[in-house]
Amino acid sequence: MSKNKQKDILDAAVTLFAERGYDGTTVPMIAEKAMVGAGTIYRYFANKEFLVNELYTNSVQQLSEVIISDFPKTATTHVQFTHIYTRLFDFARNNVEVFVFINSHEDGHYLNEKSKKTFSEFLDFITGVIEAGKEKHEIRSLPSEALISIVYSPIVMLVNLLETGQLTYSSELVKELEDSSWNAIRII
Amino acid sequence: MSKNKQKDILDAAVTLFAERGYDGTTVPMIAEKAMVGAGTIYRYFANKEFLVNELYTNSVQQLSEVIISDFPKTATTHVQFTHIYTRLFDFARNNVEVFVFINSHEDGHYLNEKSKKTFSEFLDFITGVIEAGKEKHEIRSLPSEALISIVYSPIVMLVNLLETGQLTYSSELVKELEDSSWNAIRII
Amino acid sequence: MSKNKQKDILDAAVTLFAERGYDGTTVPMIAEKAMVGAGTIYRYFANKEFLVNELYTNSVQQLSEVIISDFPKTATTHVQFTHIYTRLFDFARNNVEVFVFINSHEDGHYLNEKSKKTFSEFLDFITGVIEAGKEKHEIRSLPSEALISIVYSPIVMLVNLLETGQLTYSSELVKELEDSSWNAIRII
Amino acid sequence: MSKNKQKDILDAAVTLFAERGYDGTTVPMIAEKAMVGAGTIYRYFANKEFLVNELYTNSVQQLSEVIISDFPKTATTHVQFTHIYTRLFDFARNNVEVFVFINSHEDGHYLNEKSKKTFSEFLDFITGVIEAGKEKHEIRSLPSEALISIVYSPIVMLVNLLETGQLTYSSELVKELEDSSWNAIRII
DNA sequence: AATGAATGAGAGTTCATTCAT
DNA sequence: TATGAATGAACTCTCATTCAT
Repeated sequence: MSKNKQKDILDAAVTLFAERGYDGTTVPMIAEKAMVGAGTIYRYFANKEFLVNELYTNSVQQLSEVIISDFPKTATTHVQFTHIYTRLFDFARNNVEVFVFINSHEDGHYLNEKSKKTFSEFLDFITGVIEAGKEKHEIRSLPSEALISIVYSPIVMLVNLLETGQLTYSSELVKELEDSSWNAIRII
Repeated sequence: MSKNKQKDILDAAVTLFAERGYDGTTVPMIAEKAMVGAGTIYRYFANKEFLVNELYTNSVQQLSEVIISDFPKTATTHVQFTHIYTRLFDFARNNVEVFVFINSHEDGHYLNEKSKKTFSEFLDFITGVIEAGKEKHEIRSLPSEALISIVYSPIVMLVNLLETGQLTYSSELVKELEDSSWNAIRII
Repeated sequence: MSKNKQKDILDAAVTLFAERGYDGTTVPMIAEKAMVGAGTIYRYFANKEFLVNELYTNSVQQLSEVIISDFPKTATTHVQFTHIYTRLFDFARNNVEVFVFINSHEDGHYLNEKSKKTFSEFLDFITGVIEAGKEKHEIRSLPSEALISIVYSPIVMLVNLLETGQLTYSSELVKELEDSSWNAIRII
Repeated sequence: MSKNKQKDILDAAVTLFAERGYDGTTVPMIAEKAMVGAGTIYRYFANKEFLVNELYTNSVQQLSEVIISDFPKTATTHVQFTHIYTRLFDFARNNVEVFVFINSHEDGHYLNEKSKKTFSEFLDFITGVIEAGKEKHEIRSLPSEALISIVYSPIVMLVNLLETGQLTYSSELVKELEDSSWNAIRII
């Protein structure tokens, strides 16, 4: 029996939301997986929507911290890129459910303003790095949103492939992938 | 009053499924958007699950045909890549909902074998092109699944950005994006 | 293609009502069995309830006529009993569906006053015969309703057994059964 | 507010099924009569079909026990007949709804194998008694199914008459009816 | 006159949420 | 604090009935 039921609930919820989506997950399912009574969930979260938003905000913040901590502000864009790509990939691999959850719920009809804002703040940070790189002519002059798409969205799909065994992890693979993505956005 | 209710229903359904997902879309929602009675849906589709599978198979086949028709079998991989990228992007832009629907429902718990098979056949075609390219040393020797992820998934996100106005379409933009994606997978 | 659709509908309806009951039978089922469009049924009957009542009244009247025609008014009660028993049994055997329908729908929540009255008029005739028999001391002095139950209800069950093959018809069997029923109500 | 909702539901259901049949009874009707929410029914029974089968098996078992307990195995057939007739009649009078329910749902399309088996096991017991009586030449040599029909089915109808007040109960009446039924099957 | 596509009220059932314990 | 039985609104789906053809 866990000491921290709130955490048990959140853990159960990410897993289920990642697997079946918000609307495909029922509160009793979460309760069962978390090994708590269904009513207990309502001691910690006002309702299912608050739960998903809490989870979303938490998850994005976790990811955000991982990327932003120790960020090499003064390094070259390529070094910065390596930092972001590596940490993103590591985070995704070590927190598959959280990462899948974030990306599959990005524009759910149930997300509130705070959730959306948390995510866009994270994006703003990345955008900042990219804009700087473009100014220094180290990155192609495509719109930042496009550059983010080019680098970020493959990771979501790649982690899924690793998770389902369609792809096998190795640090060489990640190096190759990073290089591939860097080629996509750098000026050749 | 439309003549073809089946089409009205399918059209309403893709839109809603693309926006809110299968589980987040109710049959009455579809009925309302299609401007038919809820019961009418069941004259055309045995149930909600048959509807989503019919829609999925149709959608993937549409996409598949666009890509496969006039495919330059004997050309260089780069020419083939341009063919696929351009058609994919055009299809996605002109059928945003269909494209988003396909990509957001890829591994739904409600998809039947036929649906999954239709999609994997489409993937097999793409994989074939890539394998050939790798053999000819025109493409990096990353696993095909990885290469597909690198090219395909940004398109999903980019089309979303175009749709929401966060990005503005121009043929130059697409040319740039194509070039960027080609750089990601070609041997440099 | 039959000339008399009304009859086709009624015939299809008795069969289905006898098999599955009024509430277990849908209007489209009747239409299909009668080989008419569902809408056609509403040209002949205002609605499902009118249909069942029409059918019920008809059926009881058919049965009634068979029993009452050539009734030996002046004969002994035993002769009268034989008349009724034989005709009842023959009718039931030759019109299993009609007979089963009558007996399984006797107190349906959908029957109207006319239907109930038609049936009770038929019962009144039988009751008259019995009362006369009791006055002549040829029949036990049990309440008429009880005497009717004793003779009538086994026939319903017996015809079912014949129909499902759990019992095999022979004229000797019916003679035996008649004798058995007569023993039940006569004074011994 | 009752303590045993499962019982409330079963009680409400027998009454309604006896009155209106399975197909004519809706789940909301049962819920209202049982004074529970409609959803509550599904905490106790997987669905309407499980409910009717549970009820049917229970009901037949109740009846079965009443007949079989203290059965005079070694007595004459007449004594055995009296045992069965009296207990059957008492059970039917004291559990009119249960008895009517059993007899009106005997061959419903919704009954499962277990339900059918429970009923046929009960019938087997009765058949055994009758066969023994025939061998001892205390009962007419009609098929057992026919003999059961002759005795059993009038009871169903008679209890209905008592219930609707068309017949008034007295122990003398039951004695007379028993005698009448015995005359129907004994050798005269 | 005959049809069957279309409808929506209402059926069976699920599930987010409440509340007595 | 924690529970899960209980609820009813809302879901999926059926079917009596209508109506354009």
